[in-house]
Amino acid sequence: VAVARAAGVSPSTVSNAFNRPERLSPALRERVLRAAAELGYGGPDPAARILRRGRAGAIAVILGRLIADALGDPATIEFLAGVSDATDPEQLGLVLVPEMPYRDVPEGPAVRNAAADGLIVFSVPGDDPIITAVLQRNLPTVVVDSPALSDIPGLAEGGRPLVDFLGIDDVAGAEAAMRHLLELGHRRIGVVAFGLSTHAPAGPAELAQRGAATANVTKARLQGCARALAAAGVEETAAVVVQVPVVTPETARTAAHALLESAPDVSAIFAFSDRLAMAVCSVARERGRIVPDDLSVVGFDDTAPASARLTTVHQAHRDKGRLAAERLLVAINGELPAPAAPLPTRLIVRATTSPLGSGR
Amino acid sequence: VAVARAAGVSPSTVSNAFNRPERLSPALRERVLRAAAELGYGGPDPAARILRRGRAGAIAVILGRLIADALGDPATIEFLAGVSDATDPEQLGLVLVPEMPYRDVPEGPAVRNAAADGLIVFSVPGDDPIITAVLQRNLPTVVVDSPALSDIPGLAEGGRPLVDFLGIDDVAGAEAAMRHLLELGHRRIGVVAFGLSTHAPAGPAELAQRGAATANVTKARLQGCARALAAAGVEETAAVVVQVPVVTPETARTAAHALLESAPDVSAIFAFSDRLAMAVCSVARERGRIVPDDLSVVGFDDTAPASARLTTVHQAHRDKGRLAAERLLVAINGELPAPAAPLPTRLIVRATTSPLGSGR
DNA sequence: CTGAAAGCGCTTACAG
DNA sequence: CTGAAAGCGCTTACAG
Repeated sequence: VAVARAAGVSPSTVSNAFNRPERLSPALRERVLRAAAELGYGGPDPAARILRRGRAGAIAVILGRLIADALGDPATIEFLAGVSDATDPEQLGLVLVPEMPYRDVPEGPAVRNAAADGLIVFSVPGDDPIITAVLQRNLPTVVVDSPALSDIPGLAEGGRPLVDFLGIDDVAGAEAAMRHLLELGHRRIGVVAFGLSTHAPAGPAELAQRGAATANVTKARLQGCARALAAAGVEETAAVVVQVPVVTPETARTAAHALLESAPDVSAIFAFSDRLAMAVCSVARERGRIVPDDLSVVGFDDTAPASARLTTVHQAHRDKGRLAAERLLVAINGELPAPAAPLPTRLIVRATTSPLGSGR
Repeated sequence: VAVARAAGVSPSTVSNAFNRPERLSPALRERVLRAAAELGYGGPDPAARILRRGRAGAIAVILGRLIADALGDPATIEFLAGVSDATDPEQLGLVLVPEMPYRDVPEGPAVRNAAADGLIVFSVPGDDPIITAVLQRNLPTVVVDSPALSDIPGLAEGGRPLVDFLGIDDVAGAEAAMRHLLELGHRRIGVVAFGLSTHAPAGPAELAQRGAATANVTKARLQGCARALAAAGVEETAAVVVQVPVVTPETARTAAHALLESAPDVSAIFAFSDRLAMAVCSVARERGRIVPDDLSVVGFDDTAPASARLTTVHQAHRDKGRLAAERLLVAINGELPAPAAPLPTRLIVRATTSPLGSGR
C-alpha cells in the first residue's frame, strides 16, 4: 500500500478505497484508484488480507491423490459438484490439493500449505498419513467416506470438536449387492475389493481377514458380504476375494484376470466400484465369458455409462458433496453439527446380473 | 509462533523445527514439536507463510461461472485434468474460483481474493468484466479460448508481458465442420452458436452480424462458417443462425426447438459444442426427424459419449490444459514464453451426418 | 546450534 | 471524512 501512498497521500485510505468505497469522498476514491492503476498496483494482496482477516474465503478439498487422477473419476467429479453447490452461493473458492497416496514426500503432505477456512477429505483411507496431516491443521474438517472416528490414531484423546464424519452405509450397500447375487442362486462369488490397508499388496485375500483391515471402507463392505452370506446360510469361503489397493485401469484388469484365472468356477462377481466392475466385464468378455449369461457382475457407485447397463449399488455422490460442504460451513461458523447418519444406498438391478444357470 | 515459544524457549527456532529439521539438534526439535502438539498448534499458518515467502504454492483457475456449472462440462474437466498434469509434479494446488458470468456482485469478481502465483482463465468471453478483474491482479496469466490480445480493453497500452494467450484455431475448426456439411450436399444449414456477446439475448442472429461480435470465439467460428460457404459458392443466407449466450440444458433445447420451428427446411445443423449438438439431436428426434437421415448434425469438442456417435470437431482439451499450465509455470519463473500457435482441431466423421437426400 | 530484529501487505478500531 | 498505530503469523539473513 505504501506504493499507492506515494501517489495519493494516505496509507490506510487506500485500503478503504478498495474495501469501503462509501467511507470516502468519491473524488478522493477516484484519485486513489487512478494512482493505483498507474503504478500497476494489483489490488489488495490476498495473502496479507487473509492473514489479517483470519478468513481465506476458500475451502480445501483433499482427495488423497494427484489432482489429475482424481479428476478422472466420475464419482469424484460429482462429489465436487455437490460441494460447490453449497460453496458457490457463498463465493468460496475451492482449493484442490495434490497428494501422493501413502508416499512420504520430503515437503510432507501438500495439505499443510493450503490456505483455507476448512477442509473436506474425500475417500482417503484411515491409515494414510495424509489423514494425520489433515488433523494436525486443526481446522474445521469434514472427513467423507473414510475412517470412522475411532480408527484415527490419536483422535480419541484430543477430543477435537472440529472434525465431522460423513459416509454411506457401506455394510448395507455391500450386503445388498451380495444378497442379490445369492438370491439369483449364485454360490461361488468373486469379490474385487479395495485394499485391506493402504499399503497392502494387490492380490488374493480372505473374507476372514476383514477383522484386520485398516482401510475401513474395505472392512465394512467385506463385513456386508459376510453378513449376506451368513443370512443365506452359505459358507464364507464361497467368496473369492482379490484386493486392489490402488485402482487404475491396469490394476483393475490384472485383478479381474487373476480372479477368473484362479477361480474359473465363479459364476458372479461383486466389484467395489463401477470402474472395477467395468474392467471385470471387459476382461470377462475377452476370456470368452458372456455377461450376464456366463457371469453376473455387480458394481458399486452407479457412475458407469448408462450404455453399460450395469447392475450396481447406487449412491448419491452429489448430495454427499453438498451435505459435506454444508456441514463444513456450519462448523466454520462455530456451531458443531450433530453427527450425521450414514447415507443410504440403493441396489439398482440392470442387465449385468441374471439367475445362475440362465446361460447356456 | 509465540504460542510455542511459551512452551519451548524459542521464537524462530520453532519455524526451523518445522521447516529445516536439519538445522536443529534432534532433541530440541523433538521438544518443540511435542510442545506444539500439546498446545494444539496447527503448524505454520499458510497465509502468513505465503505473505512472507511471496509464493502461494497454488495457481488459480477462473472458469467464468459457478464451479458447480463448470464441473458439469466434460470439456472443462478434461482441461482441468490437463492443467493438473502439469501442476501435480510441482505439488501446486489448484484454486477453483467461482464467478457469476457477467454479473456485478457487490464484492466484485472472486478472482480478486484468490491467493495464487498465477492465473489461468478458461473460456471467458472477452467482454466479461471478469477479464478486467483478472488483468488487474497483475499476476502471470494465461488466457485460454478467449479474447485475442487486441480485444481486451486497456491491454494494448499497458504492455503487460505477464499475459499469455492460448486457443484453438476456431476459424479452421468451424470451417471444416461447415465444409463437411456442404460437401454432403446440404444447402440450408442451421447454426447453433454461442452468444455474439456475453449479454446478447438468446435467439436468432445473422451470419452477417459476426463483425460486430465481441465474444471472439463466436466471431471466429462464424467467420469459419462464412468462409466455407464462400468457398462452396453458397450465399451466406443459407445459414440460419441462433445464438445461445448461456448454455444450459434448457437454453440448448429451446434454441434447437426455435431453429427447427422457424426453419424446418434446414437439412443439417452445426452446433458450437457437443452439448448443444446433443440437445439438437434429442429435440430433432422429438419432432420426428431422424438423425442423420432427415437431419445431419455436427458438434464441436468431441466430448459427447461414444455411444452418441456424434460427428464433431475434435480438440485436445487435456493437452490444452497441460500446455496452458506449462506456459504459466514458465511465466511464473520469469521467462516469458514465445506466443503459442493456435492449437489444431480435427473433424471426426461419425454417424450423425449423411449426404443430403439419403433419408426417405 | 540458537536467538533478536526486521518486514511481508494488509485491515481495523481509534483519534482527530 | 481522513490518518497514525498496532498487529495478523510467519521466515530470513544475520549475529552470537
